[in-house]
Formats: sequence, C-alpha cells, structure tokens
Amino acid sequence: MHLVPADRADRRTIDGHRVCDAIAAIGDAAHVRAWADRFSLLADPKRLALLLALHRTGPLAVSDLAIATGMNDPAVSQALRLLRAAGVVEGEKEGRVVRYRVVDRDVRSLLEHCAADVG
Amino acid sequence: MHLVPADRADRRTIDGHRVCDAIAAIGDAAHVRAWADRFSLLADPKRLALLLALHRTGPLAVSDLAIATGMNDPAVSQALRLLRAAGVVEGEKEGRVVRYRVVDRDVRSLLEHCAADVG
DNA sequence: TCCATACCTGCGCAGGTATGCAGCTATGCA
DNA sequence: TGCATAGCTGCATACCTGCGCAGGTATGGA
Repeated sequence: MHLVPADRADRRTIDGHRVCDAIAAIGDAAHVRAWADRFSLLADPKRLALLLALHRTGPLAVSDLAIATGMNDPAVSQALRLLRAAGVVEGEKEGRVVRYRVVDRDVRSLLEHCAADVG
Repeated sequence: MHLVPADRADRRTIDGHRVCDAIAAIGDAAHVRAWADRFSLLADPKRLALLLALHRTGPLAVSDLAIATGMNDPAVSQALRLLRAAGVVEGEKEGRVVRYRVVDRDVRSLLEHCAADVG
C-alpha cells in the first residue's frame, strides 16, 4: 500500500506502514470537512442551547427561544438562519409565529449523545 | 414551574409552558459550555483528521501524522498541544519520538459516530 | 564535540465569526 | 387605517483562530 501522495513521498517516516493506515483511516477529505462543519455548528454555546431546547421540547417560536436562552431576538434569528442554511433546522410559519424544529438526522443523534450524560 | 429568571420574567411568551420546558431541556450552562468546547475541538478539518488517524490506527508519532495529513510539523504540534491541554490526547515519549493517542472517552465515541457513516 | 533528527514554542498576519444596534417586512387586531 | 407584535436583515466592531515562519530544546549517533 502506497497511499502517501507523491508530493510528500520523500519525507522520512517513523512507522512507515502506520502512515498508510492513518491515511486510510482519515478517508475522504470532503467527508472529514463535512463532519467538521457539522461539529462547528454545535461548537457555540448559544447555538447548542438553542438546538438542545428544540430537540427536547419540540417546535418552538423565536421569541420563546430568546426568553429561554437569555439571548435577544436578532441573535436567535441569526443563529437560526445559520442552522437553516446548513439544513439542520426548519421553520414552519403559523400566522406571524415561526416555530422551528431540528430536522438533521446526524445532528439529532449528536444532541442525544450530549444530552445523555446529564442523567 | 417558573423557571424563567427574574430579569426576563416580564417578557411576553408565545407558548408559556414550553419556555419552561426549554429551559429545563437546556440544563446547566456549564454543561452546555463543556460540550460546546468539545465540539469546538472537532470543528477543524485538520484536527479532526488527526483525531481520526489517532483513534483508528493507534499511537502515532508527530512527523508521521504530518505526512499522513499533509500538514507541516509545527501545525501538527500546535494542534496536539491544544488537544493535550483539553485532555483529549496524551503523548508518550520514547527516545526522541512522541507517540500520541486519544484518551477522552466522550471524544472517542464522537469519533466512532462520525466514522460510522463512511461504510 | 559536532551534527542531524524529532518535537516544541513564540510571534505576526490574514481570515472568519459572534455581537449589538438600527431599521425593515409582515401579520393580526381594533 | 393605524398600531403593536413577531421575525428578519444589514452593517460595523471586536474578537478569535488557524497558519506559516523562525528559532529553541532534547535525544541519538559519528
């Protein structure tokens, strides 16, 4: 197995075969980037709080989210815009109220995972 | 249940009781922050690649990680310093070679989770 | 002693991102 | 028609973070 790209094939290795294993372990760069982006969305305490609230109590209005998290309305709106653009949440309009919910399967299971150790 | 803090108790709610549910769902602020920090460590493609390599192929030397990921040595070293400070990885020195491995339980299961959908 | 290797650290730059404020659109009600 | 509410957007600022470069420390061998 010669998985080391040509541009760095001349560099000295410590454990030669392990480098190839590592390259195989990392896999596709696009895949890694996609997951990094996903983690990035959860990396902000405000956004994570919003997502936890949405995930565990179901559809919630923007201003209710603002009250629950202590954020102001525009901040909530902007966070939701980001999450909406990434396909993580979706909003349903009912009169002048928009209720959001989490729709991304992977993010949902990550939220489960991080809510699990609360007890 | 009156979980809404005093400083925002006067604000109008859409679904009053759901706000309290949401606050309960979010839980302790320190806990949310801790998880956000964890996600933050995985939010960079380079760091995630390093962690995937370490997690799936076991202890690896710094320069081997550099070759496997295409990063230069200082970049790898700096990323590992961050992860070490957070208690995610640990390095074992053997002569002049330092081999790192992932030691954080939660991060390990997150890595499993994101490696799972590769197939 | 001298040198090469393996790794670490500090510094500065460039790019991204959160945050607050002001203002806008749209809906519902009188 | 007029007004209040729910939500969205744009902009400016400050901050954070990744990244490369130069240089430093420690180990091993000649």
